[in-house]
Amino acid sequence: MKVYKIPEATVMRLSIYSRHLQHLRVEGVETVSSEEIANGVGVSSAQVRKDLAYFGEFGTRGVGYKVEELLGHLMKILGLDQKWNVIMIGAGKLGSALALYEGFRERGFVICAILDADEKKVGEKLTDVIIEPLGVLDARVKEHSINIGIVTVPAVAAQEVTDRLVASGVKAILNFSPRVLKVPSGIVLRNVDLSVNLEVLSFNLSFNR
Amino acid sequence: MKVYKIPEATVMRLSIYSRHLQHLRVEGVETVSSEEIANGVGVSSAQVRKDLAYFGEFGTRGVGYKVEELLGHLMKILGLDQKWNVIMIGAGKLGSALALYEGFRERGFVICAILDADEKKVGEKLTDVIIEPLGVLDARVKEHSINIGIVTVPAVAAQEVTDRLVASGVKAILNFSPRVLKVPSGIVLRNVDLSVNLEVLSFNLSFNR
DNA sequence: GACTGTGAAGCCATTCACAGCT
DNA sequence: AGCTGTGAATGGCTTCACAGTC
Repeated sequence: MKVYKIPEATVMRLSIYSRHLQHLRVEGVETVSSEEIANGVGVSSAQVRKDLAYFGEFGTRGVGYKVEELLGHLMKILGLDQKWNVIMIGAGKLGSALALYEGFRERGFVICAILDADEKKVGEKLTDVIIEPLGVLDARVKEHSINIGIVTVPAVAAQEVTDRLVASGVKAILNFSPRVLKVPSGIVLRNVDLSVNLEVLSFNLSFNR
Repeated sequence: MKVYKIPEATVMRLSIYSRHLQHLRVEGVETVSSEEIANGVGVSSAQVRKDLAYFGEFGTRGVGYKVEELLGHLMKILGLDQKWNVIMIGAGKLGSALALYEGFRERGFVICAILDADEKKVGEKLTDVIIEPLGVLDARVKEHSINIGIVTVPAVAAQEVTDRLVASGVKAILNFSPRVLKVPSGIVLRNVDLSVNLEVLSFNLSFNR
């Protein structure tokens, strides 16, 4: 199977499969079928096999997949066989929380610089990182070879901050601000819009009932 | 156009359109075309018109849409013409931050109870809400007519907490824990997986370069 | 017998393109 | 002339179903 374009939905599921496999490994499971993975994460077994097929043949017919081995492949595919240095811009409520959140580090993402435009915040400490002013952006990106930026500034500042991240050489941006951002092609951008998610819920509760 | 099943992607975009319209309103814009909305939020104009068409005819041919009016329709559709009381389970790093985050309240979601299993956290205050033990779940849900729950507990506790939310009568759940949850049909569930989003970035940075 | 890997079919969302209004 | 609303065409993801392998 030769494919050059991988559906984004597939990538997201691979991430979920990989975490489920970690869970299975902790429980001492050594071999798993696509059906079992599927049940564990709430998709169809055909979906699991199709997703994996984009990247190779990892299983054994009649048997299934070796948990340890498949997990290794997935971590490699997702780029999690290395650590990623991350810079965060915006140390407000959301930014501070995300900086303190252990989930990122557990998967190899190390927040090694946190910047904020607010002078009152500069100097404060989150985990072991001191909040610094925006001026040091270029320096920190170079110093830590940072590829990934997380934007948690208010909507009005989001585009400007993004432009500065791109200018400093950051290649991928995770945007938590409720604003649609423009980035040059070649820069990877993802938006996590917390309100949108709640609103999908309220829509479903309101509509058709 | 008679449709009973609305694509989830459409609902998410409606939420984004509505925020863009709020933005336009603040800027004093009175009329807007599908093309202008499209440029503002990064989709095609056909997409905008198709999304709106699921719910009615809101524009004027040759002219466009009245910002104020369309915004009103969208807020109604999304269920944002009312306030929603929300209960949050888990007052760890992420939970506390989300509770403090103003973005939810701005869109009408009021976190009016925060519970945590950890006795050490009980009694602490986040905004004006005091963290309480899990035992008061049923009481709070009834008391505030809560329909929506936010789960920010560690993965191991997520399913149990979800079951309790469902049992207490909550109809929609926003899950921030990195675990796939099972809920009875009829319960609306959405997952916001923060790590998955970062991993889509690392995948894109690693794969094919 | 069990389970993977995969072409084909089915389904759903997006884009096209134009008729219909203003 | 300009822009919406929408059936038809397209494209892409998911499911089906089964050949291939252990």
